[in-house]
Amino acid sequence: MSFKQSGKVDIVDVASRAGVSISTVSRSFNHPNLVNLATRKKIEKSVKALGYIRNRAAQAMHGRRSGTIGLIVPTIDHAIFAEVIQSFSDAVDQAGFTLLIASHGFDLEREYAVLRKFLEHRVDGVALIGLDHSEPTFQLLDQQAVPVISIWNYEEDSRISCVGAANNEAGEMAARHVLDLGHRRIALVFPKTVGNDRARGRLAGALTQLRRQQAEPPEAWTIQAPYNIAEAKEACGALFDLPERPTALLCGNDVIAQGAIYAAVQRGMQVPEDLSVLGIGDFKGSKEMEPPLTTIHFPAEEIGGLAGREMCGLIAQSEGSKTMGQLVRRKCQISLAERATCLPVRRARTFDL
Amino acid sequence: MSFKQSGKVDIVDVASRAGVSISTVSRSFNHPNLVNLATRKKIEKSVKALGYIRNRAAQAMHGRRSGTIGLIVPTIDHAIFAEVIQSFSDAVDQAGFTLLIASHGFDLEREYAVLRKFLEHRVDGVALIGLDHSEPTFQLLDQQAVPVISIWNYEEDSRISCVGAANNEAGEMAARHVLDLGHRRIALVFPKTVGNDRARGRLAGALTQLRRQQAEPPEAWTIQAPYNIAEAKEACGALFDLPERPTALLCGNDVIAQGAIYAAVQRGMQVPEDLSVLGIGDFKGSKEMEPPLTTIHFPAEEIGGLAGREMCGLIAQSEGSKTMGQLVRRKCQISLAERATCLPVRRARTFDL
DNA sequence: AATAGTAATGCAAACGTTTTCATAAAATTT
DNA sequence: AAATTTTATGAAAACGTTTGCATTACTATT
Repeated sequence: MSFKQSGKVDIVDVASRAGVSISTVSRSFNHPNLVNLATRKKIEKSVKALGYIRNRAAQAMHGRRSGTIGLIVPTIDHAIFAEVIQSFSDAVDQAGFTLLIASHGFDLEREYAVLRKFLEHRVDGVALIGLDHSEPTFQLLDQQAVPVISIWNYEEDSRISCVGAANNEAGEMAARHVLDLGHRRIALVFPKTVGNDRARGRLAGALTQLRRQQAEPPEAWTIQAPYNIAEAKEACGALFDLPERPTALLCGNDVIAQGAIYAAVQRGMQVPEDLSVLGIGDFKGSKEMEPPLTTIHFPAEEIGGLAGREMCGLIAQSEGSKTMGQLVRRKCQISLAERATCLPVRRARTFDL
Repeated sequence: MSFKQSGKVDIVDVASRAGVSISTVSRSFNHPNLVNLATRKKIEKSVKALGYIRNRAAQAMHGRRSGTIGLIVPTIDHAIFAEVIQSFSDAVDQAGFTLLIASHGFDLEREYAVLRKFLEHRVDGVALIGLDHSEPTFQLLDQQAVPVISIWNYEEDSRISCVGAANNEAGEMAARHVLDLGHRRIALVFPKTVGNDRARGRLAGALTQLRRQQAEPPEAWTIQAPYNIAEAKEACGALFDLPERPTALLCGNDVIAQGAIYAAVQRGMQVPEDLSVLGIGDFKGSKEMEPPLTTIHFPAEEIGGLAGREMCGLIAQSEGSKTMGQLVRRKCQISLAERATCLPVRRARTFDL
């Protein structure tokens, strides 16, 4: 019956088949109430028959929004980012936006390049992970006056809008917990902090709290481990082989904590009896570990969802006034997830010191 | 110095500032060799000063490709999809494409809706996960004649191009391995198979192999578990509490295997001494588990990367001829990752039977 | 020196929409 | 029945590009 001409159906075809002008067709999509019901039906039928699909690129040319939001992440393949991406995606999806995603592999220059590409596509807004970005990136954002939001970290004096948690508080909270349990011999295993504001904040927070209570660990007990179970296991193993063992271990994230526990088990240590281990992040699976990991819970889903909604808000707002609105900053609460890898320090050990 | 008029810089502004026509500006981007070096420099300077960014929406209107590829996944927040998405993203990125991503939460109607949305954006190609899709989805794809590829599953008679592994082979391979180790008392724990072609294929393959060797498990030993460590742990726990215990457990995926091991440990069983456990998938972290999980390795990264490259190829090919090219089908090899959760069956047990 | 190329540029049409304005027809008010 | 308002539609300009064709100014060939 219908033409089935491959793909190239446009509004003109629809109009002529329906016997109306293209204005009427366009209107029936954008302001249906302005067109007669009967006409609308005719048009609809024509659309169906022809398999017409609107061309957003053409719409976007009319100052209309492109209906897309760009999300730039360091990597997609990472439990925590995947969760945040998912909830962000759901939130903007619900508002009718389409998500453009790109990853830069922790390379700030690639981040800039991706941002440019997104801007070429005239995204209505941009979301970035974290607050560490290159100067050109900030300038480009500024110059193009595109609504932008940073996800994951909260900072009260952030240069751009942000939705996230305060990493230093996470570090403090972690330290306070083991201190409260009576531990004094506390070791720290964190990822490299250069170019990683998350790790940096957490470590700083932990250290601050530890110092405050005169429990700063000796240098040998402050070690680095990458984001990787196997390597973390190895690094922690080396720590445990030192003549003096800590009674508690503060880990920069749950992956490291997992590695630490494996290393401990390997050496016949009992967790938490011989060693308390505390993670940060509460990754998927941490709750199901054996023993379930005590950690600082980051509400990834809440952060992603909230960020998505704030992003849409920012866009709606920029709609009206051409001037950039106020920055928005939202702090999401972290919390201690007390599970099974921390125990009060044993008396004997304490007196050992 | 420069105008800094927020955002609205177009090719006309660039041209007038550089003192040339817009054609020349456009050409200097698209066919730089056709424009004089000096002119090009002038234009470049003007672009910089004005902060001009090309508008792809406008380009796309000229029959030019939009430069975007749409990827539709059930969910992003899932170890295995995240990995595949990442490598697919990297591959198409390298070819200069921008990725549109959306998830449908395993709802085939939403998948259709997302596909429509992507088509409105005039994506140059579409990638889907798996081969189970609704009829309207297939028809739309067909009618719009957009290059399409399915990721993850391989089937020799697939309706659309596909790059992936054969799930039934994975099931067969898993079954063969425990059979080779001498096990006869084998239990199966798989996810629900309705609307999940992956699980269906795996289970079918395993069952086929088991039957072939007269080792089909009794009904009580064929149980269902969702994709979730905690619930899998519970389901397997119930299995272990049965009067008769199997000597080997075939799990539909690594997450279930993980849960199974926890359930076993909880009951004082030793893995692999008392129970061999085999996963499927080789998720990130499976290698680092304690004990490291024996599983069927799916080359997620290879699949994603290959799919990305094939996608680009399909697009390039559709460029020339308006007729749909041949389907491409690529099978990626799975392999047995022998680690520490399987052991040959103990003599005593075998004679027990 | 005339001719034919070649290189560099501009003009204007085209792409597929939305929207402003104008107009015609119908419904409502006087 | 005339005047006014409302409803429904169409014509055409606009959006920001690319590109075919035309034009001009050189450069190389006879």
